[in-house]
Amino acid sequence: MSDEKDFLKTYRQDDYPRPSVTADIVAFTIREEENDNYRQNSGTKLALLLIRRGGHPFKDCWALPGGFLNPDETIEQCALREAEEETAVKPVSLLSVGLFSEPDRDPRGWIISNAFVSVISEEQAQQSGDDASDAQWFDVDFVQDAGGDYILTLCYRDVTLRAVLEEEGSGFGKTSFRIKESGGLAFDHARIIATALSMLRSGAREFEHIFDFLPETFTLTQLQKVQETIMNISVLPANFRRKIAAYVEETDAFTQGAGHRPAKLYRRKTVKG
Amino acid sequence: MSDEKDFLKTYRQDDYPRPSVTADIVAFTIREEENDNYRQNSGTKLALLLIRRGGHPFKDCWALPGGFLNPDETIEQCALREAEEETAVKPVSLLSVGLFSEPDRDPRGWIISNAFVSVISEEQAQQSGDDASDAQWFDVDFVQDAGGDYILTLCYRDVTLRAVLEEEGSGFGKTSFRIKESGGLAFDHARIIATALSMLRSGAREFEHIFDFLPETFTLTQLQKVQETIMNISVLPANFRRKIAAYVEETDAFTQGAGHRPAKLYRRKTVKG
DNA sequence: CAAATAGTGTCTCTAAGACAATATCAC
DNA sequence: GTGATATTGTCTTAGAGACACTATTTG
Repeated sequence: MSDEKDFLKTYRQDDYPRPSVTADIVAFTIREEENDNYRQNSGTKLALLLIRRGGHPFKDCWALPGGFLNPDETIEQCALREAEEETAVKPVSLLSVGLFSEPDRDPRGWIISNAFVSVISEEQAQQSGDDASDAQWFDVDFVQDAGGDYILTLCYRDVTLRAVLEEEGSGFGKTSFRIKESGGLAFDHARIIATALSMLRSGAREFEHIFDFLPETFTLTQLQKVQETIMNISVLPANFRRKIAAYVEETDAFTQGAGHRPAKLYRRKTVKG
Repeated sequence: MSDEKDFLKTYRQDDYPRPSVTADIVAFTIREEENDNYRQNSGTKLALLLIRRGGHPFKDCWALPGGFLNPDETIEQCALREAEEETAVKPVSLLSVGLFSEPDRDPRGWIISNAFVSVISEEQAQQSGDDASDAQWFDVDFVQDAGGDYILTLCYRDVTLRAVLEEEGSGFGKTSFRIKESGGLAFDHARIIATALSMLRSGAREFEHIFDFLPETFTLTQLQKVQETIMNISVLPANFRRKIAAYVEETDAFTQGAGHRPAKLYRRKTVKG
């Protein structure tokens, strides 16, 4: 086997051109809307974390958090590290969206990026994105217009980013998009966000990831609103409860202090039957 | 904007360590088994293309085809190029499995790889993997044993590779695995193949990718066998026909010369209702 | 006719969607 | 009681699975 040792000693990795590799984080959370009637439950919105770029390129544009892959970590560990750095919280889940590798996607040079969907629970999300910071949660709206194009609208205070995308292909529950207008988002991030949303939605249909948006215990109405918010649909409570029953188990606790009938708290059932 | 130009001029990509990036191809096809009764239809088997490594590392081991990403192409283009080089045919479909990035996955150094599932139709597959070549189609068997481990068995002539894997997690229709025994496969390719199989199976349930294994026109029995072979299940013809009806359309042609009733040939319906 | 596959009809059971009805809290 | 949400019951319909039956070819 000294053959192999010899080979490895003389092998020069620098013979091949190499790109820089980054992990970008598409961090989602669910937020409650403001509400003047304290007895009425609030609506919920899907929100996405963006960071205002302080330096070139795309200075002052909004971009996904992310960072470079180190030689001693996997891309998943890199994503986790970056997610924790940027949001100051440990994401509940981290799921790969795919590798984005257009040679000219980054004006700094050959930089390819693997994107990850990260789900942050509402309680944790409040710790990040304060007013002073350049990291902010944007309300998300993603719909198909009459012409078949997809419109991604991201909104924070008086800032509105509106990107237009075209479906490019789909498979394995993932839809790919081509950017028609990036709407002020940096790099190809509009495309990454759209793809991430398509995967989040397709997973939510079978109750994947929806638990990650909520704390340990939750009411079934909360859980239903998470699914409805992500998928932009509405379902009847009776039917949702039947379908979700196999995935949750009761606790002894109830909600308190709402101006109406208390709801039983549930917990995710670990083994699904 | 000369600000930005200045920045880009002084930006040095070499400040960050960079990995080599490759695309690996998990190329599947469907093959007919030999059969002595010419009137009886043959069974079908799922097969996977492997290449015997001529050089170090993992000399003489079997590995997935693949190659390095060039600076002027996307990872998808790289995968397509490599797939065409290795199989001598244009794959019908090419779907990303994910990025495999364990720092020590390749003894040559820091080399990460994005894997792709590539589906080759039977007619095209016959052009590659001849006896003289180091590229060969292996019969695939992938089952869960009593202990919950997954056994991947790859078989070509007298060569049998048997890998043992453990489920590591799942999401977005993709299951991840950890290698317990690599069974003679090079690098972490056992893990890549297992993940690719899990995605292929989960997609085949809703008739994704099953058309890619067949020529332009096909009988419904052929199509059914493709799904059964991929998913390792069996379904009743009547039920399969009902479900697939929305995805196919009739042609005027029939099969000929079989020792039994001819079957109508169908074609994939482009727009699904 | 026999062997073999192609293709259809229909019964049952389950699950999804719609909708109505009842329960329970804060005020 | 009123307003609001929580929770359950059940009717209807669509689809999956099982099974029996008919049709068509070659030898």
